[in-house]
Amino acid sequence: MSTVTPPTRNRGKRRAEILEAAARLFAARGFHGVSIEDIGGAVGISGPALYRHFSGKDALLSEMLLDVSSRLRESAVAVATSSPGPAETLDALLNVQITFAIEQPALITVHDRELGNVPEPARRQIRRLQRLYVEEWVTVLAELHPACPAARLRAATHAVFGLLNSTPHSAGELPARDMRPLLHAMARSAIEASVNTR
Amino acid sequence: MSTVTPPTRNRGKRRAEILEAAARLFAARGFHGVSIEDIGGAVGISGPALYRHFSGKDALLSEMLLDVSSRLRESAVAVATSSPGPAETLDALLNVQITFAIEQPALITVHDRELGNVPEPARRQIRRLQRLYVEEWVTVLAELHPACPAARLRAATHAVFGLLNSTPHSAGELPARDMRPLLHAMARSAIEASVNTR
DNA sequence: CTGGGATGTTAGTCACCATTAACGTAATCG
DNA sequence: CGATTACGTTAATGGTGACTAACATCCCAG
Repeated sequence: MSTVTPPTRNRGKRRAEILEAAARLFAARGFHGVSIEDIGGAVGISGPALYRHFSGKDALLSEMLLDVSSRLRESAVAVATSSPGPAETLDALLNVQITFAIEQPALITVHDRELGNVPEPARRQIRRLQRLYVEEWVTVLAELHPACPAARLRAATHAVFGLLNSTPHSAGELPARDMRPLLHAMARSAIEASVNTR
Repeated sequence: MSTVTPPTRNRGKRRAEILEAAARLFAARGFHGVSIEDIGGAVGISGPALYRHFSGKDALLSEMLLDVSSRLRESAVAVATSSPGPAETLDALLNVQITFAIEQPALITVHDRELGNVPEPARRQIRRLQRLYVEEWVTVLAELHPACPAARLRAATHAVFGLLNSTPHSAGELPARDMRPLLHAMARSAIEASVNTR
């Protein structure tokens, strides 16, 4: 009818491939430390061919971060609305973040390092999504611990993100099979402590 | 006799001033996102004047990271040799890292992001110091929990660093007076969980 | 067929940037 | 007093890198 099969599917494939390679490179050397040539080379095309898929280097980064933020936020909302209670929601949120951190270390790394290099139209939107994601956590924590001030819960949430996102640093120390429960236990315990200490 | 007052003191002052400004800029925009002009401008001199104090941009970064790694490592050693027992050592190590994270967020940020941009002579040395610092933690944890495999302790240590170094992200959420005990409690609890979970 | 869109390629172009050169100015020291 | 030293300044210079132009292919639709 309207959209034919090969154009639609191929376009998407290539774009995804580029985004993935770029994420790996950005995580390793930083946005400005990677050239268009580098990214093209990583997917077997060379240099300016990227402009057939993205309007520029900035747009590539914007789309990357926008995509990550949306996916995290959507997962959080899905989990929050489908869980029977706050305790289960927190558990599910932990699993979402842990899965993401273990399976997409490069994206997680870029996500919390490179916001400063995103140009202004997109930056605001990414910030908004990140804020909504944090608030999803804070809301659940507030349900579980109504006496704890929100600012404290927010700080604790950021600390837990730092803990979970440490995976890229300890890559190779432990297999994912062991890393996953370890992170879960540490994060859960850290959260408990954050609301219990007077 | 040998070193005169103004030269020694002034040289040091300017260098320190430059290092601090550069750390702030590197943390915000990444090593390659900051120009020599930017750094000079931030301390009131302009551009190539930097070469009176550092042999180049790379050397500036090298010195910055070398300095941070040494200071952390030295503090850890000092604390480990002067504490009565492993429990007190762990406590003191936590305080060292928390103080650093709260008082020097830019340095901490650069320290764990920009190692990849340090040229080879210095890189090895920085890595060495970082490794020694981690081992200081692992040694203490191993004394407290001899049954726990070292790989697990290492992974837990990295996770705790991630937790403590989250300060730059939650800047402003909470005053340092509250942040400090919060981080301490969360980290301590996370460590407990890391060795208790089977 | 055939014309056009999707996708690449290779040669500019233009800006930016690290680094060096050439050149002042104060203050210190002998 | 000189003269060296510490510190800056403003012009090159040379390289790199993002982006554009001009020019193929391939493949499908009409």
